[in-house]
Amino acid sequence: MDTPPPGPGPRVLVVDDDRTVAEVVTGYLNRAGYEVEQVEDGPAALERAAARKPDLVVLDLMLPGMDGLEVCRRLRARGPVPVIMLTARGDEDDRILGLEIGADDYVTKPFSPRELVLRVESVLRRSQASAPRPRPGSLLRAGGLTVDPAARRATKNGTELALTVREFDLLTFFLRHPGRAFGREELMREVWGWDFGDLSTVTVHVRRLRGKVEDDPATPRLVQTVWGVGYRLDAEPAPGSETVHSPAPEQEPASAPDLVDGDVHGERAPRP
Amino acid sequence: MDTPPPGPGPRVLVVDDDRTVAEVVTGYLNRAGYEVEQVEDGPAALERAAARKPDLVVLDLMLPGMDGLEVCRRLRARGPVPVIMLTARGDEDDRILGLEIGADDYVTKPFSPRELVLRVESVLRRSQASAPRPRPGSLLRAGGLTVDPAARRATKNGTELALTVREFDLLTFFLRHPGRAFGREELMREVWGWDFGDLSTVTVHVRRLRGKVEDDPATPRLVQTVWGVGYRLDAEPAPGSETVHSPAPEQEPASAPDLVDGDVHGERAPRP
DNA sequence: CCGTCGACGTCCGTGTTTCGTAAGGACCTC
DNA sequence: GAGGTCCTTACGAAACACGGACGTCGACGG
Repeated sequence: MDTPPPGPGPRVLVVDDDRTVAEVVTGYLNRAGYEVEQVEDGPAALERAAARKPDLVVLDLMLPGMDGLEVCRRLRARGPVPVIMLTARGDEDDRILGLEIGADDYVTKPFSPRELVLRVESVLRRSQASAPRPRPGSLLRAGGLTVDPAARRATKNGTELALTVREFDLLTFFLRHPGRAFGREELMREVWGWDFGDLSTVTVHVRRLRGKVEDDPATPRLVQTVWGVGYRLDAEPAPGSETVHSPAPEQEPASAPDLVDGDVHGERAPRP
Repeated sequence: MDTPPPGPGPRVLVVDDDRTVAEVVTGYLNRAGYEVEQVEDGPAALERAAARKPDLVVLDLMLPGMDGLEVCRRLRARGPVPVIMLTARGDEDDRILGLEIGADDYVTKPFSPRELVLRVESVLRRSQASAPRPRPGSLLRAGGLTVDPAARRATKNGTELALTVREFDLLTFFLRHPGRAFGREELMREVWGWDFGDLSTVTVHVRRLRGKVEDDPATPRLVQTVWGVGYRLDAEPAPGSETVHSPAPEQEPASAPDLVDGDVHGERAPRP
């Protein structure tokens, strides 16, 4: 794919039959730290690009002989090289074609060389830094799970999970507070936003979540049941402790940022 | 914006210390229906321009006293007035600088007065056509889609799409935030600019957009429905296809490249 | 001036998905 | 073993997304 340019800097291939324009552009790009090669027609461009793959091509649309569009097409056919088109202003048809073929940007003549440099930098940045990647955002992960709250996506070992709204919110909440135990009341308050309600709702949703998240829902390893208290997300499989259900004393609630005093003592009796 | 009325005609300020050149140019421009003023040096040009703002300036690069470039710079500092530079052939450096400063066009001496008139007309035409900003486009793309916000054009796999205003704005917004889920409320706020309103409006427009953008609108691949939440543009096929532990080093790339205008969403109607 | 057309916002009917609750059984703790 | 807690299943109701259709408004052309 991208060959990290060794010494000089990214290679830019400038294709323009107008000597003046080519010189100007080359000068600016050189000063901006690029290694510039300069050709005057399509065939030469293709040849040059084949000989030494450039990191970016600045391509005039109007070329003698082979059309700039054709050149672009052929360049693209070989590999995903970024292309910036130089077009005459008002040549809307050409602009359209430029878009179609897949130029990454275009600049209309006459143009400011400085602007061109900016665009080169911009295109180069976005094409090599994160070309196919839109934006990961802040991800939550634990176990084999990955949750992207912004995209509202969740994956388990790389495969996407089809979670419902409640399931997703529940899982996200757990991932935001791993290792801590939460009572059903607390979960209902934090995830559902209710101060009352049938607590079995929480139970059912935890089960449904387990069904999609756990390898073996019968013996959960991520969403643990804390007997008499509620649930807890175990991010890492506790090493050493082999006991399945360890009634070990719960860790200090200490001072969690959010639901500090949420400890439920008395009134957790659904009353059967 | 407003078409220069035929009466007085657009005002052109000609700045050249060479009397002969100035006269010739003035003559031609006059005959072409322009109202021409003529000065011989930089300070006079600035003064004249300040007194009565010209629609265009024809500026010689080589001026006694103040450099033509400096004049251009100062003119530009006051407002977006179109400038055509007169340069000596071979004055490549000057040409470079001229373009850099932001001349809209240039003509090399010796030149045909008729050509100059043509260029004046051309520049004038396009400067009043796209008065606010002749900014070139920065392209957005994802999937087989390409959107040029500046030109307000969109293509799908090379064929141009006939999108309405709303559809275009909606698509553009999605492309600017790929991979993120947005609720209808949010979309209504961001794309429509409303804080209230029937949310089904969003639904309907998403459907219409899909009808034009998706290969199979019944099973969308680009504009995904996030149940109970809203919609999301999926640029990539979806993670977790093959590679399980891909070397994906998730990071935080800045979203806005640089030249891309903020999040100004087109020209929005005031609201009926 | 009127008729046509396109864009837009709204409304309705329908099929599907999701949610909350109930009820019975299994399990844990004491 | 008893009592309480948790799991599982099932089901009706509500929420939701979607497609179709309608009425309005403005632009355009006759």
